[in-house]
Amino acid sequence: MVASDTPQDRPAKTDRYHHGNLPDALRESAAEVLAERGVSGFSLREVARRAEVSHAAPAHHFGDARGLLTAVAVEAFQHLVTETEAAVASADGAVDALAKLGRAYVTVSIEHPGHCAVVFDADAVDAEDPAYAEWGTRAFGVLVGAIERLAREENPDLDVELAAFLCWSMVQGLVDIHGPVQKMAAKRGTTLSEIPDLAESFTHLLIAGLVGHPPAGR
Amino acid sequence: MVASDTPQDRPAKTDRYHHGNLPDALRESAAEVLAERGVSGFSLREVARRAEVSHAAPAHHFGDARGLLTAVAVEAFQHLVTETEAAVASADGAVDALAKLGRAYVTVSIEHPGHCAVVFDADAVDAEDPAYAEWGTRAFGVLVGAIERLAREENPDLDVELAAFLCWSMVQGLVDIHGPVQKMAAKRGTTLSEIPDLAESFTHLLIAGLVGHPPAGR
DNA sequence: GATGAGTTCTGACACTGTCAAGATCCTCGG
DNA sequence: CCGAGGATCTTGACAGTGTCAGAACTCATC
Repeated sequence: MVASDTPQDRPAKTDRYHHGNLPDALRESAAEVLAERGVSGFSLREVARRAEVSHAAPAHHFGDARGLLTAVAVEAFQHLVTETEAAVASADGAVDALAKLGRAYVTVSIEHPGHCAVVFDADAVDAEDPAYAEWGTRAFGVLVGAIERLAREENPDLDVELAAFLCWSMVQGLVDIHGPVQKMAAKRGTTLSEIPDLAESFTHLLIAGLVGHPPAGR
Repeated sequence: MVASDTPQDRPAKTDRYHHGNLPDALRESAAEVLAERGVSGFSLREVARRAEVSHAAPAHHFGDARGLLTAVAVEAFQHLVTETEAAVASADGAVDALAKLGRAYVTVSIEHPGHCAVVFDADAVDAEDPAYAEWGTRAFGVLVGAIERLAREENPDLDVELAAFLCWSMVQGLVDIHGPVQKMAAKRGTTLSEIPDLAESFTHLLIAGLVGHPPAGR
């Protein structure tokens, strides 16, 4: 309603037949709806309403609901790439880079809940979409790069792909389950830290294992 | 269609007004639908259809769709508790217990895709539901027990709750993202192992970090 | 200025979740 | 035996949804 762009910006957006930039507006509204109502409360028509456009308009740009959600997921990957690259670049050494990367990942997830609610939702998103695959691989690449650096600096025997997958699982799992688990921990009488701090703790704990020592016990 | 219970079992289930055990039948059908169509393709009416019952029947037992999905999630936790407890009991030492636990967790997730698709889906399930909290905490408890054992045997300084949370994040993240990540790895020219094997590899890598050594390099 | 491609709208359809009201069945006290 | 009451299930209705076909509008280009 009191939408993102002020009516003055573009001359009377509402009485122009052409929207100007519908795809972007739809992606934005979609992320908004997802953040407020979750994927199960998502509605194409609600998105169209917020973009002040008819209910069938989105179809022309995104095909169907799946298409729009996939576009949102792609945007999420893009944010992820931007932020994690910046985190890695600002880091001091491989270990610090991974810690900062983990923190950046969960921070993006928290700050863009609408986008990230949908990234790995297999049945809401079309994983075959080229842009999805492209940007997903790119995001994965940033992580792989950071792990390669760790391997170079600390442990050349490290299985890089495996370690990268492990890291990603860890942080994604963290943002997925932290809500319920916080409650379970509370029920058991303990409280846990903030998510970004947890991500960093997790990373450091994990790195000790990744860096390894003479393939010790077992 | 060729449903679970043969028509002979109970005398002509279909022409009896009372179903006999509708709640169970609904939970079962719901898990079926979830496994086939995912949470976004889930439909209360489809569930009712498979249980050969009118579209409003589920409401009487579960309130609304959220209620039924929550019941399915509770069942998932129950499976999880059963299987992980068995895994831990059959293990030889704390390290082996954790490895088996991780493997059991992902195995349950794979073998009950309908149930587990919904366990941590915050906006499809009512996390305040007492049974959900109860059984979730119980499942968490099994994991905490295994970590406590590790702490006792290997590293008394371990932060147990934190480590348990980390483990759970890791395996849950693994089952969540393995589909897309497999594709990304393939796009990069590598292939990854089967999920249960991955879970065990992950666990062993992690344990090295948990067990720790003099907080080594940096 | 007409043509045609690119956008957006209107209207319709089948499907969904939820609610209210009614029908059916079982139990249990008389 | 039976009939009242509660549990269970059905029917019917409502607003909301995604998708599709076809029409309406806009704009650039010839």
